[in-house]
Amino acid sequence: MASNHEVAAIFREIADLLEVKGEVVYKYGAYREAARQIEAYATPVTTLAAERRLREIPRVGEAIAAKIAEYIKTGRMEYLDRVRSEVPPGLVDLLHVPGLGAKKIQALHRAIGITSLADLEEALRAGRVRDLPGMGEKTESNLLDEIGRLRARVQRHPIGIARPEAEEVVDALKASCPTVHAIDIAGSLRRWRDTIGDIDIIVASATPIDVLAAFVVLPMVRDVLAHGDTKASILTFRDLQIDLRVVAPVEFGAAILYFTGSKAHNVRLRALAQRRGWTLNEYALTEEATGRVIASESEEAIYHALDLAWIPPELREDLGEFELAASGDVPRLIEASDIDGELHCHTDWSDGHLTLDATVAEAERRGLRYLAITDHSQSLAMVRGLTPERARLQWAAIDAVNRRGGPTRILKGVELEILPNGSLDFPDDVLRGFDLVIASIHSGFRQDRETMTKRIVGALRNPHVDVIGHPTGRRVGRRDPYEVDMNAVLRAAAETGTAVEINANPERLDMDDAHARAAAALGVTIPINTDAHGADNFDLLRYGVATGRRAGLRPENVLNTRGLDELLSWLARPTTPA
DNA sequence: GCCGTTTTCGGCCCGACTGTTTTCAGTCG
Ligand SMILES: Nc1nc2c(ncn2[C@H]2C[C@H](O)[C@@H](COP(=O)(O)OP(=O)(O)OP(=O)(O)O)O2)c(=O)[nH]1
Ligand SMILES: [Mg+2]
Ligand SMILES: [Mg+2]
Ligand SMILES: [Zn+2]
Repeated sequence: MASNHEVAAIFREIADLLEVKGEVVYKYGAYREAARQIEAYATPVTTLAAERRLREIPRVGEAIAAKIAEYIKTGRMEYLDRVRSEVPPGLVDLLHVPGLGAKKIQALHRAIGITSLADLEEALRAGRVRDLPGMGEKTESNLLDEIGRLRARVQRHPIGIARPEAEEVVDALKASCPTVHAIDIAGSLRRWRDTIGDIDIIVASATPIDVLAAFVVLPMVRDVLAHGDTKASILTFRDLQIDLRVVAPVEFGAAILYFTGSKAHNVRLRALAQRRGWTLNEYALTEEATGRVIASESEEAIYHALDLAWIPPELREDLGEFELAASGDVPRLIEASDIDGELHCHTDWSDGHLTLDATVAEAERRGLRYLAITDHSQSLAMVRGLTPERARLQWAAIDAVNRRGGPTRILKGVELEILPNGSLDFPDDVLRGFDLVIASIHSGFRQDRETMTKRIVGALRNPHVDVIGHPTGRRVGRRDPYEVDMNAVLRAAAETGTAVEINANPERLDMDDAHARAAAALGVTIPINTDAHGADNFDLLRYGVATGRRAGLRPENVLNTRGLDELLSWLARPTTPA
């Protein structure tokens, strides 16, 4: 069945082919933008097609809607086949070489018959590229360097890798350059996307040249890719690209707005300015006729001048935020300080690093009002999952802790295996003894979509199951989600009142932003869980909160924003067996 | 190819860096 993801991939391929073919940017840009909107659209294209509603997806017009309908009906898209046949298959790969765009690729193809990366490398080594107009020896050596780097380079980095590195760079630059007036992380990191193409940092300074000079000699710099008067790009030893942009302090608002993006968000914002006879760039919002600066020092002033509410960075993807900001309906998004307790963690009773007491101490130190201890269950034998007998021993230990009357109430929880055959790892009479049951999948990932969906839906229909843990099993940048119909899972969860977590570990972030948004729209309650296995892991909360913000979640959508009493009454809620 | 608070046709965001160029095209942010 044609998924939105699959259809989006086709239009991205068409966009690449058209770009290489020499089509105008507005045409291949239209396919690329349509692909992005289709991928993000909550309703499946199959549903939309059946109801002739495809064109309600932004950037999907008559032509693209017809192509989607054709693909759903026949499993083929004639236009894709045609453009594929018009472009040598290896040519599109050249788009991934930094420094190569449509014009140069066409020149290489027409003039010296290049049709692949291998062709290009050979021509570069033979010095046959320098003869082309607009290219010289420097172009050749740069391209050879880039091709070399291409092999080793990871395409996108998990946020859990990029965020700490970015924070180190910010500190290092502040320390090494006293004229840094303001500094912030921008780009996809400020928007908290789950993967990061590069690190973008914005600085305000009266002496940009000095800041850039200090930047390109920081200890983490392996290569300097570009170095001008207002910006520079470097490659770190850990293979991350960092772009630094420096502006005057008075321009900081316009600059961080620009550098935070997304590109699509910027383009829409600038088009809005344009329509009023203004122009927006990274320096200011300006009246075109007079050159009068309307706003530049803060993001808020620029949004307000355009009759928009300030938009949180996490929402700046041109996926509906402009409509909210224009009507004053930007939600009050969940914040880390709204979180009252933790509902998913492990101790050394299974695969956690801390004892129960040390885990409790950490929770108390962090001011949590409650903490659910959710060690693994017996079938996860590798990590000494709890048998019913050991669970009862742990309950006694927890009772003892609670009798001390500390500030953090400890709940008896479990992360319960959903076994490959769909049954649960404990019988109901054992489950009854827990305060909180998270049901998760850690085995049998390769089942087909229908089996997997039934397996999860079956688990959440058990009245003792309170939460579904990391429901898609994905590992950011490492493992795709298993096959599962999340729409069906979320509908069932909404029906039974079962919660579905956002696992905050940056290697998981599962649910992701899009699933969490769909869950909230259905009224599903969402805990944001660190799944801590050690003391530091409680810090991972910020990644989960950011994912919730990207999903547009308000505090009331999130289970662990509730106070202890409210949480306890939720746990005691009447549940309806299926 | 998409779209409409001037338009159903004519625009579609705006600027920095590099290399090759003698005035700027191409690429990228
Ligand atoms: N106005 C405008 N701004 C752009 C354009 N391309 C990029 N930007 C801005 C918005 C981006 O968020 C910001 C940083 O660019 P990046 O290429 O690093 O993109 P971003 O960080 O959003 O995503 P990434 O994870 O790095 O792929 O620069 C553009 O074509 N026009
Ligand atoms: Mg970036
Ligand atoms: Mg960048
Ligand atoms: Zn788990």
